[in-house]
Amino acid sequence: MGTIEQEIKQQKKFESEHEKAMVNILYTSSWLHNKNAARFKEFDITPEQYNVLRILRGSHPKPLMLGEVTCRMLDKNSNATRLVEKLRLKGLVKRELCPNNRRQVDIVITDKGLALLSKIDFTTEEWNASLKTITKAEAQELNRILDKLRD
Amino acid sequence: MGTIEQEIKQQKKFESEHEKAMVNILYTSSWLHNKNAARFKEFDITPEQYNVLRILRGSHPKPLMLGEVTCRMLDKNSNATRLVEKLRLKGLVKRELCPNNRRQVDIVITDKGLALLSKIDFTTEEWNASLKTITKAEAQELNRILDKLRD
DNA sequence: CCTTAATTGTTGTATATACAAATATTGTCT
DNA sequence: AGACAATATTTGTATATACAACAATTAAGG
Repeated sequence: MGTIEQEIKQQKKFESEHEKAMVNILYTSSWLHNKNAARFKEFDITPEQYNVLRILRGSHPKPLMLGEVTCRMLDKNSNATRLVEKLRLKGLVKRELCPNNRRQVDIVITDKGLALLSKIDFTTEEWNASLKTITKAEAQELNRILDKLRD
Repeated sequence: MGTIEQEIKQQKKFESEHEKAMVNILYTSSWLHNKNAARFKEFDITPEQYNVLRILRGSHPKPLMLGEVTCRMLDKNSNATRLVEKLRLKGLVKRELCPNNRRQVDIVITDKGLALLSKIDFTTEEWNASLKTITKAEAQELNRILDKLRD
């Protein structure tokens, strides 16, 4: 582990701090995603499926329609229909056709889904500890700069 | 655009700045990736293919074997064999079996590949301008914190 | 030499992303 | 009511990721 230049064995200097920051965000995101995938593997779900479950727990017991799940997802272009279907096959969510609007499909997390999230919650402490290489102040600064970047 | 909470319509507060930072990195990375994809679309390549071309230009005219391409890629788990094959079909790279080691495949960027990168370089100014919502000092701070996070 | 281990790359399968087209339903306007 | 637009979701296709199994070649040790 080290600077981003070392990680990707870059010979030349980056042209600017801004370009370096872009590469650094993409690289760090991939690194985080891989760590998350390893974390969820024993529970037989992917980071993306975990994200959907978290969204549904956030609104539980109120159901969310597919479109509402989509716009809360980290990756907006992803396809909620197919992710939800995978979760449904595992019994972690329910799909219900909405009676007042038959275009709409309501999605609810099941008890089994809630129980799985509870189990995962127990591993969160260890996970958080692994992010403690940066201080709380640095995390705040990181959040401020990332929000500003997307402005 | 706004804070990460607004973006993903999160009702509850994050449990910690660290957890929020993790979500923020993943979300911002997806945002950047989408912007990049749009930028490269007119040139008919994906961000991942662009990354491989950049790596090969970095070592040009010296060829790189597949393993060297892989370890320089932003996403290490990706599959360089198939990415390189797509680029080869477009005539942007060449594959050559290495005579002294027949396990090894040398990859070189072609003149056509170099020409494409040159064309894309012309759009880089506009691209960099779009990242200027943060200052150079903020970009440096961002790089420092991300490097520290992965330590 | 011959066997075994290490290196390098390819292929198969499941998952997810990106985008566009298709389908069904509801709302609106005249 | 009928035409047309808007909404909500599904489906198809191409791309990329994740991981494991496989094959070919080279290196190493007895």
